Amino acid sequence: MTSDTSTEVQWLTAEQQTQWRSFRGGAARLFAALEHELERDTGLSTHEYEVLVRLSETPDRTLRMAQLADNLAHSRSRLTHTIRRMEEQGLVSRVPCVEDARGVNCTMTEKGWQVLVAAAPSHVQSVRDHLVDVLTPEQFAALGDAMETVRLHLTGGACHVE
Amino acid sequence: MTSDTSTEVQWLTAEQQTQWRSFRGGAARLFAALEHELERDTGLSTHEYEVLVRLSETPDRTLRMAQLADNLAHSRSRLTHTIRRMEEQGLVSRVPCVEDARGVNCTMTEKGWQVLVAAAPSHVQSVRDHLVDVLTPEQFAALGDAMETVRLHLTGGACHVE
DNA sequence: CCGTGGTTGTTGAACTGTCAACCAAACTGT
DNA sequence: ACAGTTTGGTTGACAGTTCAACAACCACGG
Repeated sequence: MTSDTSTEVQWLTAEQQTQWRSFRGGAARLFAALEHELERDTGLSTHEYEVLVRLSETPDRTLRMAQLADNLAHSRSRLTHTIRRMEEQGLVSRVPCVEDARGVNCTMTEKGWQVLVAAAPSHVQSVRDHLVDVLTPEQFAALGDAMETVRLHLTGGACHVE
Repeated sequence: MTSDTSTEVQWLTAEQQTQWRSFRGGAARLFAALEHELERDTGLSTHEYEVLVRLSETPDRTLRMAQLADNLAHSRSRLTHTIRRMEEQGLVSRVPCVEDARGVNCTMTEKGWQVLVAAAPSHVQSVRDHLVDVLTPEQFAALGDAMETVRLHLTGGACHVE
């Protein structure tokens, strides 16, 4: 779309549009490449990988479903489906929560841990190859800062990432 | 594979990890928000919107399926499905290509044009609200530059247009 | 010509994510 | 104590994506 001075819409400048497209296109291709390489090398999707990462960072490798969903910015139902599939693969297990009988605790199994440990080096290398090592440290830091600002703004600053 | 001084994995520093997570999390939430708002306000998915944008930028509002797929970084089959659905909605039409009997030209209909014109202001505003106006011009420019570098690296510098 | 190989685009099955409906348990106020 | 509301999580139907197989066509070298 080209800018149109006859409307009240505040269009993007040509420069902003180029930058926006670079961002969208670059991010889409980057995430697609990472997804593809992780799947190829380890059989995990990035979503499954992220689930394992989050669980691995808690003392008892356990999280409530809702916390996991919030952390990953996934819908509850999406997480339910994902966890069910991962449970079938033996990567995680679900146990009812004692303190809150509505709740469900999701725990990483030993197999899940081993799968994560085996997958991590390859994935980290992918992130390096396609993102971190392609940019200067300053560029990469700017990327992180900017997107953190975006995230805080989107979540009303109320999101704690743990 | 990069040449490494040892067989050990080169992990990300704590700082890099934070930045990477901010980037991934922020981008995921941003794209999800834009998708949701576009769908809510116009009934279009971002993929359909992008198809219409690309078509609108050619002189005759027409592109070959393969060019469209490359432009959007979508698989051929994905594009075929998307275009079939859009054709059912009357947004685009497909006609066999004269120069190359294998090919198919995808053209925007008048309805498609009107839908795009009606959708664009709302979408641009969303992009402003959640991204452009949240950052300084320098931050936003840095984002675009960095992701353009990433994109060029991923596509071997062989990707044109945009 | 013919055959081989590469390109273009489509198809259908399997998989993944979305959405709305739903149940059960926990809180809330009277 | 108890109806009404909120929260945690699941389910099933539906929509969109992926993947492999396929058909049709071009291009090029015998």
